[in-house]
Amino acid sequence: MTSLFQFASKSGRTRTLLALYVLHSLDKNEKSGYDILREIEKLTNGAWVPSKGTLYPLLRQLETEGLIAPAPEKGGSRARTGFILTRTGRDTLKRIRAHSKEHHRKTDQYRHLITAIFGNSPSPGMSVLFEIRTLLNEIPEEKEKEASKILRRCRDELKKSVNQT
Amino acid sequence: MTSLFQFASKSGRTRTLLALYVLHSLDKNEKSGYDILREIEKLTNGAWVPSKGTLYPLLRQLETEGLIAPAPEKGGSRARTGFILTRTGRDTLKRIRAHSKEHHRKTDQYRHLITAIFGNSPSPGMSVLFEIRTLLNEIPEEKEKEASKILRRCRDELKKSVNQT
DNA sequence: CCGATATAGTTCGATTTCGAACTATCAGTG
DNA sequence: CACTGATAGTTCGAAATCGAACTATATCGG
Repeated sequence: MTSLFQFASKSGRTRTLLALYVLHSLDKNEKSGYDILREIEKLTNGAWVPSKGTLYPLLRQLETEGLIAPAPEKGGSRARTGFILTRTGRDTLKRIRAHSKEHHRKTDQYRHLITAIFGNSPSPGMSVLFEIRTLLNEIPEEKEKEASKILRRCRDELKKSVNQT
Repeated sequence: MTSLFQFASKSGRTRTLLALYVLHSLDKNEKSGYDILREIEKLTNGAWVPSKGTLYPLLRQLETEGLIAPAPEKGGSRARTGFILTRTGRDTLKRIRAHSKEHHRKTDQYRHLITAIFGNSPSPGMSVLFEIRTLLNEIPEEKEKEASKILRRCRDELKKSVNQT
């Protein structure tokens, strides 16, 4: 009755996560279906690779809806069709993005569910992270900036630690 | 090709989030379909209320698979069927839970995607925190100790910052 | 130019999910 | 006892997704 996996834009049909990502991705530059698959794979570290049997028909449908269009071919005949976002597509994307707060909330609730089922991550760092989260929730507003700074430094240190072999 | 919304248990069919939640929930106590709907609604603050047209057929299927069973009726004829988890159901749940780390990782990647599309969470600190969380889930095991140390230091700095008026 | 591998897209059956409309039962109130 | 609203479950058509098998084209090394 209230879907976790659909994304609404008040007074417009709901879109799936994949459709939404396609619009978002084509908003940046011209891309083929294959490009989009690889992009999602990379972005999610392989956690999600949508099925081609979902993506390609979706692209055709978005095209007939006028949200995306085949990019003007440059160079010889290719086995590849690049797409770009149309003005209508851009508008649709904007309307959905207007609800970002709501969708972030949904994502948090999704995580909530997963945590309820699987419990907190077993790794030792996670429990500390949980403490930090609690601290952050109770922080007075005037301290938020400083806290952000501390956290960013921590993030950078972690990154460095991961990258050094 | 790699689904975001299916949950695997090595050498067993994959289950959907809803199926998984049903097993998890019935593991705690006897419950009707309706109870489960209300429970999820409450847990997610209304962000997800699965469709009855999904839940009830699912319950029937889990029953024929022998993972859940109707609870022994106590009292007169009711318009309600309570279910309990069978031993087989408990085993299945355990096998899926064994992969908790992997599923936590998936959840992080999902958030990643949402963040890519919608931009960062409103609170500045929180978004950094989630970056850190993701980093932590991707960290190789031999680095975990070092990461823990970095995080503990970060926590202490935050505490100090909060306490000084 | 041949073969291998990466890129690019199609087709299809099976499964999930949604949402809406519909039926039925139960508890409380006048 | 009839009315009402909450509880509980059924049915069904439309859409989304998966995964696997299949075709075709580029590109590159030998």
